Amino acid sequence: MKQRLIQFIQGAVNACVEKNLFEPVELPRIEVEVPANPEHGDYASNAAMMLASLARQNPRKIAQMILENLSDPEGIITSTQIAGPGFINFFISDTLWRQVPKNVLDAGDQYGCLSTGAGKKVQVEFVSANPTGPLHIGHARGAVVGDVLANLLQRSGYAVSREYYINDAGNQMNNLGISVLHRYRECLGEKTAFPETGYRGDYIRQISADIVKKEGPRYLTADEGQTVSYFNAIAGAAILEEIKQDLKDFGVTFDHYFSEKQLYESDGVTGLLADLQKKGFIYSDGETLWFKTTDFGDEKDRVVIRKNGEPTYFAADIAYHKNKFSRGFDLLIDIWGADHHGYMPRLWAAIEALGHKRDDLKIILVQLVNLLRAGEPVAMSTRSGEFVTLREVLDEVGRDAARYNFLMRRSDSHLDFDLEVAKKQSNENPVYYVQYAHARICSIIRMAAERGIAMPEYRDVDTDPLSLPEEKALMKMMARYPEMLDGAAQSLEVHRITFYLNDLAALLHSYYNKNKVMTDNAGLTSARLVLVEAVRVILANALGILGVAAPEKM
RNA sequence: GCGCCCAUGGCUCAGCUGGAUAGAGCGCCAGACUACGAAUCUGGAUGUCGCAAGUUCGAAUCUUGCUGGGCGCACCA
Repeated sequence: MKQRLIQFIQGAVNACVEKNLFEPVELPRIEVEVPANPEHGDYASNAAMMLASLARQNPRKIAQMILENLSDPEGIITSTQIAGPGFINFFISDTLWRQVPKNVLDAGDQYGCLSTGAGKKVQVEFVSANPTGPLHIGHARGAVVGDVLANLLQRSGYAVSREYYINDAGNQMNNLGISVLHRYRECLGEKTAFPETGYRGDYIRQISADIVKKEGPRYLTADEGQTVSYFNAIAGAAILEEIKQDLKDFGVTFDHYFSEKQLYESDGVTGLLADLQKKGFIYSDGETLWFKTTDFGDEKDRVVIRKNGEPTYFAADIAYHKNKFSRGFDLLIDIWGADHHGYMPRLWAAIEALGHKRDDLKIILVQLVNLLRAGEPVAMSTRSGEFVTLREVLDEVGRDAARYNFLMRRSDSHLDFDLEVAKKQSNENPVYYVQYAHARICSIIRMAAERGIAMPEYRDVDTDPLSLPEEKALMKMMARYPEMLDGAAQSLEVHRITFYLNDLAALLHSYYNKNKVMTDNAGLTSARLVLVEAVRVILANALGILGVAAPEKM
């Protein structure tokens, strides 16, 4: 709808230019939006005001000219007005709104699927926690945001691939191996001084005990270096399996798991560095290799090969992103914890050095989660082993409530997650508000069937009886659904879906409380059944994108 | 010290990429089930959009400077 109006306006402006009513100007981006105040029409545009300064004419006069040259062949506009400084307000024919429920049902679960993505290949990389311990609540937010964003982009016509980068190389993994070795020795009765930087969670003991059971005490005397790397491989694999299972139960799955270790083994790192050195992006100070990230706006150059000869995480990350591009993705999206924001200029520098545009990589920062229980903060620390795991949250509050709670705010704003509130099945918990709207509609349809009123074939139903303001409000809201999805996809802001759902559910609940769907009038009843069924389809559709269930009963 | 992010009713947050009278939820007050599900609805009170300038037809939104909070500033990941 919005698009059609934009086209109308563009046509009118072109017509004006042809008639030399005003200077041929570069057409600014025309905005059409839904005014807050319904008296200002169903849609309003600021086109005249945008043109005013360029064409050096009075905006109201321009608005007048636009309207005079506006062609509306199908007659969807019932009236227009010029208001305020030069807004053009459009009133759309009610018969058009009354087609909306049918349009929704025509498209079914495809309603709102767009083609903006035009098949472009997008990769979303998220979670990517190193396998040194189970996922905790902090990872959960990034997991949901990434998953939902991937769903959304898929809906918008992108070819989406979800990837988990396994940081299975480097110090942290070494640390893991050492931690396992200590617990292994303890398990066999030796006294050890557990290292400061070790991982203290109980899961380490479990892994060590398993090794003892399977392989006995032979590693007490084996070469320590080899044992540590063997242990961290075993532990890493075991923990990764657990992570995958937790994510699966959380409704998050990946198309690819990409191993950092394999990046090294396939020589993806050193070869690339040599290449970049030839191009002059990398220099040596005799002991270490530096990447000239300052050439691309970073505040200082960054080390890629350490004094001890080992590549840094950054070096591997350059290779990783090069690898991503080489797989043919048109757009990369990385989802990071907000505490990594300082890393962005470095990676962008690398992207540009690799010959890509900075915009080819979008980085979404997800703020850390403040975990609370009944208002009291819960301490979190991976190393000490004191943390609330994703598994525990799933068991305690459930998947739907957990996911929905993470989607209620912009991802770059702080989020308080209160376990007590999230598990309450009450009005403090917005997920039920939306699910209830869905269940309620299902209940109406069930009840109708019991009374012998089958869900009518919507194509045969006359929706003209839908004349109440609340009905129009519902239909207008439904017409906005594709526009909302498009905005969310373009801005990569998944929380918009949650807010939309809340608004739609509110209209439905309000309508329900005021009006009966089933009336004495068969025609009206049919029309209303079609209306609420269309609402149900959108609720289910949007909840599907969020990965939250749309229950028929609660 | 430098950099990034945030600041909107008592609380938690939206605000559609600069639009018309700034909105929800929670909490508070008063109401609605002989009705398709009260996990719902209806009505009411609450604002110097942190402060101060600037940009223009128009600013919560963009610029700059302050104030206050979070996070970064590794040859960790």
